[in-house]
Amino acid sequence: MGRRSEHSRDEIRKMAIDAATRIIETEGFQSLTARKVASKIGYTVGTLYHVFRNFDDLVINLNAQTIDEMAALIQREVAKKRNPEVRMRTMAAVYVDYATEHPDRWRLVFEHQAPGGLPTPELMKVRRDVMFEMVAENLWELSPNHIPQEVAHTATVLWSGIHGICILALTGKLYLGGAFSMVKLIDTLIDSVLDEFRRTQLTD
Amino acid sequence: MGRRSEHSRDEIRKMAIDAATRIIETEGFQSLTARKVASKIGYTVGTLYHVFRNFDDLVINLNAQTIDEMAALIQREVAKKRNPEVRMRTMAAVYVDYATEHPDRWRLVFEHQAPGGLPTPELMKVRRDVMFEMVAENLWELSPNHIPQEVAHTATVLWSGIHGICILALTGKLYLGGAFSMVKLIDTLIDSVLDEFRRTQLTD
DNA sequence: ACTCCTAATTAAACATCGTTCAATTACTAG
DNA sequence: CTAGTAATTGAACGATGTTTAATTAGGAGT
Repeated sequence: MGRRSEHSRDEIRKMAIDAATRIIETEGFQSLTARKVASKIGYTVGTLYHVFRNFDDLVINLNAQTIDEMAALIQREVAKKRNPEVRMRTMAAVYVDYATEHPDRWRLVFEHQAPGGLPTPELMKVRRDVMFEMVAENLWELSPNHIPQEVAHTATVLWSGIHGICILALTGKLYLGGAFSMVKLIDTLIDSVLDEFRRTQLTD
Repeated sequence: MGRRSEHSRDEIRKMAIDAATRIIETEGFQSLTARKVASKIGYTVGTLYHVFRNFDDLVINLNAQTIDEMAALIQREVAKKRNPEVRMRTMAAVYVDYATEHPDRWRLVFEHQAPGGLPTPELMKVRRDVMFEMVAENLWELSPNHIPQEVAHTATVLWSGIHGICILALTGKLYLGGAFSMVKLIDTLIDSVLDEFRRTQLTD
């Protein structure tokens, strides 16, 4: 066959990303396959490679969409709150909820790496920094006395810690000595880091 | 050929695991292959499958060896210290060092999962819990007034947080707004969690 | 309306992957 | 010395990502 022109390049890209998303949600990201994606949108592998450079190119754009989706959810809930501390706790809560409801898609964001040590596309860098910047803004509002570097530092500690708890919990690698709820663990982390942040002022 | 009997089953297993380790350290875990492992030890794929049930079986035993190696390093350094807080900071430091020096092997421990939702072998569970228990023991010594559940809870928060910082830093997914050192980030995390731990006593 | 030219789409091929299995071989017990 | 057992191999299978030559449909020019 030749040019059907039923769908534009961008339409096919979007269809493929959506189909891939559905596959991951249904069967896990281990069984995401180029041919499977292609057949789900009524095309052949060749067409996929006509629209994406790589299979990794597909995954990267899929991950970008995942982050956008989660960031939108977070911002929608955060907009309802006034208090910066409440905002940060809301961010963490939505983050945990999203990771719990879409574990495979969420893991793929963090576990995928372009092969051959290719540089991470700007596409991804920007989206990752969004999360950290949201935390930093609220930390800033919580205590304007701190120097910017220290705010960024604390934001990194806080968000990385939340991420660590999430990933260990979702992959079943958490310590099982006591049955812990993710929410309680993250509450303790936030309490600890925020208290320390309030106590520490203008150090080095 | 038939039975050469130059090496026993267990010898071949050990040779394969060591060869796989070298491949990961050299070329990354993305390019770890059954045939490559086999040829490095002078055998064929068939022999590998005669000694391991799966390729995942090989990876699982490889991961177990990685954890053992790191745990031994940690315990060696921790044994030199007396103060429980110093001990925990030492644990974190060795953990970070190890993860930094063997990034691919360390990532494989956390990113690998047996396919088909097979239950995690006891082999792995035990080894994962070792880390949490070491932290818990020192927390306990630091403040014997806490109830065991709270000690375990805090240990989980602390160790998961350290893990989160490690994994984001090593995969290059950390916030780049400021050039942070892993050591400083983890210091802040430990300060925060330990202070909160000392302040909180016998709650719920 | 007819013809070209371009671009989309396909099917087939390739190398490599994990995995299996019959055949072959070397060792050991009797 | 023979028979049996177990280790080792090589070839095969299906599935993977990727490439490419061949087809085919659509739009532009006359």
